[in-house]
Amino acid sequence: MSLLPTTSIAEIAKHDGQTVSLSGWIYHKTEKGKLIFLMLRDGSATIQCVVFKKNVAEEVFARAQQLTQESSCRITGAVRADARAPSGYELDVQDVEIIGMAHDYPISPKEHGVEFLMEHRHLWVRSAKQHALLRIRAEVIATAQEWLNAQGFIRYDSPILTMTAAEGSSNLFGTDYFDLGRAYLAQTGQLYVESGMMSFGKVYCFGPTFRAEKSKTRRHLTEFWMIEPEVAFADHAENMVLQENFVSAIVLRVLERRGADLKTLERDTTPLERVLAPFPRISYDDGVALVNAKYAEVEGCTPMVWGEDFGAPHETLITQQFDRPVFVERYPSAIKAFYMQPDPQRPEVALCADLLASEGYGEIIGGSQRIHDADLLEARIREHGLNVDDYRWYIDLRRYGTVPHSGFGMGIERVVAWISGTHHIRETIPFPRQLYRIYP
RNA sequence: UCCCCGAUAGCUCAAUGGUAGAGCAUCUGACUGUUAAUCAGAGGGUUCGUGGUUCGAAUCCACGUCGGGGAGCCA
Repeated sequence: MSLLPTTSIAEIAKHDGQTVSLSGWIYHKTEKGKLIFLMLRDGSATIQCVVFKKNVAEEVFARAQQLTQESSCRITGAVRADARAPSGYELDVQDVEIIGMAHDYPISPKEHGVEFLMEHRHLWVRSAKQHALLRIRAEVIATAQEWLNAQGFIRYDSPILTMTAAEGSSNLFGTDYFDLGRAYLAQTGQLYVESGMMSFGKVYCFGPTFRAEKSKTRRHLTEFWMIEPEVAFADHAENMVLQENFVSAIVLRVLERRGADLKTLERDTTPLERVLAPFPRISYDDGVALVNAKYAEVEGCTPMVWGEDFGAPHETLITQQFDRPVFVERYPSAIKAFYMQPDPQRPEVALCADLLASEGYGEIIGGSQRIHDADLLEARIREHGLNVDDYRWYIDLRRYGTVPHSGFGMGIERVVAWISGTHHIRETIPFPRQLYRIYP
């Protein structure tokens, strides 16, 4: 006999009055003498199942008694609306079939510490909040791709094993690659996406990226997922318009479809409802001036001189001035990647922008117009102390029908953390990879 | 890499240099409306490791291990 359920618990209302079979896991059990309450979870939702001793066979009641937290089972009963049930519906149980018993499930409904939960991440994902969070992640990823596809973008995947450091400065994870020497895990797919842009016009890559930096904060992972669109003929200003439309579409979709999950997470959605394009823009220069005028208002914030990058407290101060995400544009070229197009009016700054999320979640997008002149690009590669031969193919893109173009990279986990109101980025991915954690 | 903090029962934590404790979880019993049920009872300890100070160390000191928070760097 099939173990497949008659219906998912999420659709239980459609079966009011009918007898159904549900398959899932016991989320919680309360025994009250001749009455047992089983909370059954099937991944779509949970439902209270009520077992009355006088209504079922003796062995059925005995099996219900035997069930423990997270044991898997198939429960058959009649669906009925009941105000006393947490979801409004409950199952009047007729039969219980045990599929797999769970003994001493480690995660109880009580509180646990971070270390313990991370050590049991493979089980923690069954908990209500983690479940809601990962559903939101899936919605963000699906929407991001659907939106870009609808705009005429082609998904164009970049390699994960690469020969060189794309942006030079960061530390990379390395591995031996047969007789060809060292290979490195990609820290961005951008350079490769630029080749696709010249082929398809509008492309994006989406996949994991790797940074071996010893960052140890709530905003960092060593392995994170990034979506990187790239558009031919688009300039810096048009790039920002694309970004704000993209981000507001994602937020809107999560509000529309994952309201229940946001509620589970106790997320205040009013700041999210304000995330509508256009987003404010502030220049790097004005950002520095703002910091120097108001640094005393933020704890740990210090004055800065032109040419330095913003620290976490500086970003917080800037985002506090606005009610939605804010672009900080035209940073000094010296602190940005080699491939960014200089501002023709002010060559010391780059045509780039970081998008800072509100409520202190920090940078969620980094983007720029790219250098489209082969000679300038080659000069920049040399200035950064990089090996020109490694970038021959990348420079080639500018030798054969070059066009101005722009693109950006959006960090999925930071976006999910921001939208869901999650303090630490480690909960926004099933298995976070961190400086001091690779298990499980 | 730097600064700060922590490690005691399965979990979350208490114990002011003087007999190792509680709540939850587990097990046993009672209960026909529980929502983290309640009530009664039971079992459960290399106090992270090594060394030191002391009549006596979970407690003080040194080193180590593991972890947490933050900085820098970034998405």
